Amino acid sequence: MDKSEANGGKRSKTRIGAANIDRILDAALIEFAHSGLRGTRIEQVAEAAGMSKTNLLYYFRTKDELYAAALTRTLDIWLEPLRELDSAIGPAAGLTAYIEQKLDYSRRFPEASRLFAMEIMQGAPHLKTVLAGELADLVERKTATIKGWIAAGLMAPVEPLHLLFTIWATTQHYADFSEQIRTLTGKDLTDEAFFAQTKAALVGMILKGVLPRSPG
Amino acid sequence: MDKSEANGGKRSKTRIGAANIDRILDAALIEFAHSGLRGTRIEQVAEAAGMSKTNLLYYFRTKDELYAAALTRTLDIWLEPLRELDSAIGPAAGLTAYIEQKLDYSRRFPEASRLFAMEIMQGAPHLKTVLAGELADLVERKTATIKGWIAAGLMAPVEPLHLLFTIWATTQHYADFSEQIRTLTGKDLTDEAFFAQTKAALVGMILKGVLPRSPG
Amino acid sequence: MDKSEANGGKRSKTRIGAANIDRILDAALIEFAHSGLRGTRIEQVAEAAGMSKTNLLYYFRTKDELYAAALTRTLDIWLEPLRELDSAIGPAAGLTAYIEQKLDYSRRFPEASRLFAMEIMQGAPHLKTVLAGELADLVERKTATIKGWIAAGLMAPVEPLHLLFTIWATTQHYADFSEQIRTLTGKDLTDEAFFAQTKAALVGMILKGVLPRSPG
Amino acid sequence: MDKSEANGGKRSKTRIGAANIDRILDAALIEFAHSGLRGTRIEQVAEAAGMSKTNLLYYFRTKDELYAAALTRTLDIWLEPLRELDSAIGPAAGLTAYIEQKLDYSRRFPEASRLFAMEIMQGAPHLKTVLAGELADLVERKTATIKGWIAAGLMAPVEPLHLLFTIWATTQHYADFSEQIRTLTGKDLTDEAFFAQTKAALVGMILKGVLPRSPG
DNA sequence: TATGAATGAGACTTCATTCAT
DNA sequence: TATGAATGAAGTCTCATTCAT
Repeated sequence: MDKSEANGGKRSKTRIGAANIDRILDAALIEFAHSGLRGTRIEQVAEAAGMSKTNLLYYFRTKDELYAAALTRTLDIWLEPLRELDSAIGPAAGLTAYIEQKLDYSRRFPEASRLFAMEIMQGAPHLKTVLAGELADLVERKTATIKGWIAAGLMAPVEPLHLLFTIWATTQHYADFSEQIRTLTGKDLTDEAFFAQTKAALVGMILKGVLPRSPG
Repeated sequence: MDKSEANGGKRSKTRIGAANIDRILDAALIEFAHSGLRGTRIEQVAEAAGMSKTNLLYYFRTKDELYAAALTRTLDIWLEPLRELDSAIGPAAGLTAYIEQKLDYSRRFPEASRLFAMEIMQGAPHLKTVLAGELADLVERKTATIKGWIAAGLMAPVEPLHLLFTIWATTQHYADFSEQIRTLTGKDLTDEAFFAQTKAALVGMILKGVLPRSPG
Repeated sequence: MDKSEANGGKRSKTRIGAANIDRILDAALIEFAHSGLRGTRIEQVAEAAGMSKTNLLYYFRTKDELYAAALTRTLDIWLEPLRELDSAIGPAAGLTAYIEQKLDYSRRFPEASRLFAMEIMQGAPHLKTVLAGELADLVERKTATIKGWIAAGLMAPVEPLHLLFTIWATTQHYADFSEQIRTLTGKDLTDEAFFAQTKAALVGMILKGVLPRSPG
Repeated sequence: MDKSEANGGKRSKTRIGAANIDRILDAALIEFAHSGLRGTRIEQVAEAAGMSKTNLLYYFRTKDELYAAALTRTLDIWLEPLRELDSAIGPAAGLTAYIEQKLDYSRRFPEASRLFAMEIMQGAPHLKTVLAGELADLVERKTATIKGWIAAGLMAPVEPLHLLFTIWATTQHYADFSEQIRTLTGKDLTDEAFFAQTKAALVGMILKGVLPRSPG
């Protein structure tokens, strides 16, 4: 997932153009994630990208176009881990790896996580079709994987979708609600020890639950 | 958590004033949750509350004041379930009740959940002090409860904060990401059966995990 | 010049009404003098008068009506000293008395002076007819007096109007520009010594000039 | 005192920008002087400057910024004559020249005089620091000059500050109260004869007074 | 006489976007 | 590619005034 890929057909014939587009999208992600579509001013993005507003508009003709481009990148980041969920290695290793990777993404791309979250919370106006298409397809394949594991007796008969939702919710929470988490723990995922502790805690809870194993 | 209480010193000397303030705050919650602070127009709230923009501004002098009032209400809703987490009944019943009640709140007040989430994701500019004060205090008391259960051998030695985060994340997810959930399942928490199923799934996963109990 | 007289036919049948009207006009004078017609809010006057905006509007139906009333009072104050300029006592005593009384009015009614000044500076939209009528008549009579003195060889042949303008300008200056004067001298007319000093200085300059008498 | 200088760091990188700023400030001076800060609409200034309101706001982001810029120019105009008061030529010629130049400024920049007056009368909120700094310094130097003349027996022992106030008051009066003056005389300083007559009258009164020279 | 509620006409300001160079 | 200039539509907020009690 190299971020300099997704230049969706933009004006980038020259090297400098491509570089500018990357700088813009980096800035846009941060600003949109922080203030939302309406709350972000184009000038603010331009400033963060180190260029004039007018020049930014040379690359992205409208605010919506810019937002859409930033969002597309975000979605790529969001989908990546799920794609790698592999049926071959079984639920214990497979889910552990998935949780760990999702959490790693929350650490590395917290703004992407937040931008995605805000978009969904506002009714996903720009993402509806992708959710119903690409995401739904992918999810269907992965739930089949999980169902296979259940059928093989490798895990408890949980509803696969709820499992996915739980993994998404918990791992993303550490990016999306980092402010709250920082207030209560004094740490966030950028802290190595806290990251490791969180990883262990989530894997433990989701795989084994919080109640004692031995009866009582 | 009766919503008609929080008239924090507003112009509500008469009955009609208090009623208007309630209508305004109801509308404000919905609109702000949907479009954010910047994205919501005052007129939009006024219309939803069935009054003129100017009349709304008679009660709340600025948009920020209105937003702050709506947010305060939201926070009350958010904190309520946690306050009821009771040490006496033990982890199995206690956590089950807490999860169920949080989920019930997600069903009944999805907009409040979303508004709270958006505020936190933007860095909690209006809520920071409350988070560090009231919330931190409450959380400290409740983590003590959980630690007590662990010390008594009633539950596995999980880090209490991560447990709370997990419960918050999962239950709120069904409100905050309802659009995505609706796209993938065709349902949301307003569907009785789906609500029951979700409740069971979350309680099951968090209490017992997803791996089979008997080493299988 | 008792200020409780000029209630120009206002609703003041009761004692309390008359008292309110006085309080309002006192406040209006101060506020209008400080911020001008447009710059003054009705509520500001009401507050200064210790009543609600709506109640003030019971006495003066519009802002303009209130302004006109305050201005009329002001004009009375302004004209008073000139009326007393007396031909019988000759220029030395007469002009001295006039200057002293004008300066005394600047000390006692600085807001009235300022309100009058602002109104004139903006083109006297509310005062034009009075200026051209009442004031012009009065001025004509007084310039005749001065001309008489000149004809009698009692004073130098100065243009009477310029003399009046000079007296008005200098005496009013100490009220209107009191801020500047306070900055440069640390004092204003409320300081007894400064008042006396100013009086002597003005009388001296206007009557005798600043150059040495004996052919220097 | 060339008015096209004071572009205090504004957006004026191009020639067109500088020209626009000048046109705006010219218009602003007139409008503010006539209607005050609150009473003047931005659109009104824009119209007078021959551009759209939004374009004006491109150069001056707020009304206050525009007002401050106009006021600064005004102050420059106001201070100019005083700077030229010269000790070398003695009181008769020096004061005559000063009075004449002040009066000339009243004729050429009546709006600047009025704007300055209104600002002072409202308590000089935007000018306080400049008055206490630049103006106070300048005044101190000039009063020293006058004191020197008095010590040399070249003029009567008047308090220099009162002399300055008298000159300011009288000369500015013909600009600030021109409406009243026009009502009473039918003329103003734009009338050549009236200007000359006024000049002579003021110089005469201030230098020699109104009482007869011979045996007083 | 007094006040809370309601309104409409403004006025300021922001901001995405277009134009011209 | 880049930027200064210009604009129009929108949105917030103010304030005199009216209504109802």
